[in-house]
Amino acid sequence: MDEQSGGAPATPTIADVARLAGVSKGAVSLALNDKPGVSEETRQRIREAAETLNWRPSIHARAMLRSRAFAVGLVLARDPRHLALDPFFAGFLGGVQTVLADSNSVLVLQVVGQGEEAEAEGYRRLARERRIDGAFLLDVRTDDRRPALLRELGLAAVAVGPDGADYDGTPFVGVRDGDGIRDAVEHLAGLGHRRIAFVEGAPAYLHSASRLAAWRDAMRAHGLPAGPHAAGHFTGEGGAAATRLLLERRPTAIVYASDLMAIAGMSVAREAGLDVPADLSLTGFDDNPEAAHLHPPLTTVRQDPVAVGAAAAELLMARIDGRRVTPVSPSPRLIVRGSTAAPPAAR
Amino acid sequence: MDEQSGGAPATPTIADVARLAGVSKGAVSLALNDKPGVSEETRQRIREAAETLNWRPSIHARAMLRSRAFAVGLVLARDPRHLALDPFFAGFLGGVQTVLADSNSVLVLQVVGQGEEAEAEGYRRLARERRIDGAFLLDVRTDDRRPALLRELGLAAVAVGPDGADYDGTPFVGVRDGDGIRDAVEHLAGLGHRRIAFVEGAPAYLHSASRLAAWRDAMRAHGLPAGPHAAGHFTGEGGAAATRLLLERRPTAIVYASDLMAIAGMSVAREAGLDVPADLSLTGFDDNPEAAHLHPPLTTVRQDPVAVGAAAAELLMARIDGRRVTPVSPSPRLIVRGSTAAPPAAR
DNA sequence: ACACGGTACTAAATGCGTTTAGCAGCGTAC
DNA sequence: GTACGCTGCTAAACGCATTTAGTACCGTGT
Repeated sequence: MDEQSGGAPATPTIADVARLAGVSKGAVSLALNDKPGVSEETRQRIREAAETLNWRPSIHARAMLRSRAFAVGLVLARDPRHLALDPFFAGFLGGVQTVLADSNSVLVLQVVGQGEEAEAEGYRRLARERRIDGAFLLDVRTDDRRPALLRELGLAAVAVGPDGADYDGTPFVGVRDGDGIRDAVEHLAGLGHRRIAFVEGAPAYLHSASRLAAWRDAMRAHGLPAGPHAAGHFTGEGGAAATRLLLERRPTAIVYASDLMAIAGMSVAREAGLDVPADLSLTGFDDNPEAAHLHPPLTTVRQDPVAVGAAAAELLMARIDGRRVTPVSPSPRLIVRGSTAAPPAAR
Repeated sequence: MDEQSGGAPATPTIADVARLAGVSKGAVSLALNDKPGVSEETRQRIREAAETLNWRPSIHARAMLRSRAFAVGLVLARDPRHLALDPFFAGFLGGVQTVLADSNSVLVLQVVGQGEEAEAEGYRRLARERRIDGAFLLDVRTDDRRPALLRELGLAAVAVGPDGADYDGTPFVGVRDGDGIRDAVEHLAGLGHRRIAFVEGAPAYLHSASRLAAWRDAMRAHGLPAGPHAAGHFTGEGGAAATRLLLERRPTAIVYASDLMAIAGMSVAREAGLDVPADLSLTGFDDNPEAAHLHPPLTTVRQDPVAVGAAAAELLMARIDGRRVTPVSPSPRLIVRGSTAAPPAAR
């Protein structure tokens, strides 16, 4: 069997448009970019020709002279299975896209193995090949070397992470994780809980550290002693192990830094013979699609990842174009469901 | 405060390398692409110069002459929240990346609003701007118009979906979803179940239809009457509603086309006073990170999305380069956990 | 008649890596 | 000495959209 004939219709170039309209290439460029120097009559004729041929300028040719790639990058150094469980990421991408669509840029995504060096190499490659004009920084760590790297590579950058953290000079869109944790603690304290434990994520990440700090602050603000806490590393296993550890300290409530850990914790509690929420209240973070459909449904913190993505993209495009915009910090919202209730009456 | 001076270090071009090595641009190109016409001595000198300057050819310049973009595209017309819950997708991206890294191509990701037209426009834009050489097709629907569109756009394409389905001539990497469902039914039948219901996803998608068909076939193969089934649309709400509907028919087991639906179903069953697995066995599909940490942990089907992604990328790159490879169809695996058991003794 | 301005366009340069044609220099054959 | 081939390199063209410099043509003023 032979290849289907007809095959790829050669994509038209500006020369084809010029020929069809009976003008020079220069005139086409001027006409379609709304620049002066072409009569309205000719401009219209050129527009029609371009329309007929369905012509769009090749970004490669454009990129050559403007030294702009018309693309931005995102490098993810995550274990794919870890990436999977993050509804934030998906929403973020959606938000980014709404902004990119208007600015004629696209998103280049690179998933690399875990490890700082692999991640750095990902950005380096994109930069040296002139594939991107700027990049997003997600999952920022304490002492993250990427801000410096991107500066060195001459790339515009925008970090996404907790409000008020240190991004080494890189502009950032602040996510107010802390507010969500604070709301959760307030909610529990309001129900009468006093021994509220905390399961943090992976201490190396800023968004993990900031959630832990928020829990501490909120406890203090309510005059409660900061109870026990343990790291769950944002995984199911970690969340379960941390919960087993914390249950020995007899808390009446546990605040988790992620839904997955909370879900694992819920199972551990039930195995230990505890009823949720009668004996133990639990709160998660992220509002995974599963959260609302558990038994009992999980009280959790919902972020607005689409808004965060849009804000980050807005800021990044502004940096690239040399414009200035004031970044926003979307706030998360506590979704109260059935996994939280008043603590067992003091016995 | 002024901009930090020093600023962007101008990215070196091939001319810089040539100057440093004391040769012409042509010689550099020949040397670094391992083509004859340069002495080994000079070649080495050029290599060192390129290394020193940390030079990499600009893809834009390359793209101009080869009329290759050195990028492939993926357009997703999904609700961001729906995307979030799909561990398949994340693994897929990871697998794609392993292959792309070797072939000097990158992945351009576009998330568009739902709707066929938005999706088509996404591919059209990427193609006309010469941004991509090929594209992946995910979430293929019955009567999907994208294979025809991509052919018309002159793009190489690879579809990902159930083995043996009709992709309108587009080469595909077959995922053997059906095998997973069959294994689940066999597992349940082996435990003694006879009334096994099924919650399908969204009928418009091939991978949904194929899972439904697999359930029917497996039931027949075991001499069982195809029990009731209902659509859950791959959402939590849908899974819960479908479960309520099916429970009226008193099944002893329900097979779900996704974990999320199974999780929602488990809550519904428990609210109805049923014990899982004593009164009702449940199986999911996907092996979400949560699945292992539920109470009881969910018996489910685990795919190997990384292998699928790698296979799809391999096939796509081969199409682009005009090579031929024989595509593989990775098989899923049933993970037996605590949500399945023998049916309640025939009363 | 010629200078001056403005308009509407064209020709040509530009960016950057690859490729092809061309050329210098050397050795060999006759 | 010329013809021929080979090696090792250079110069130049190419692809494509944008931009700048340049030109033709018209009308106006003197």
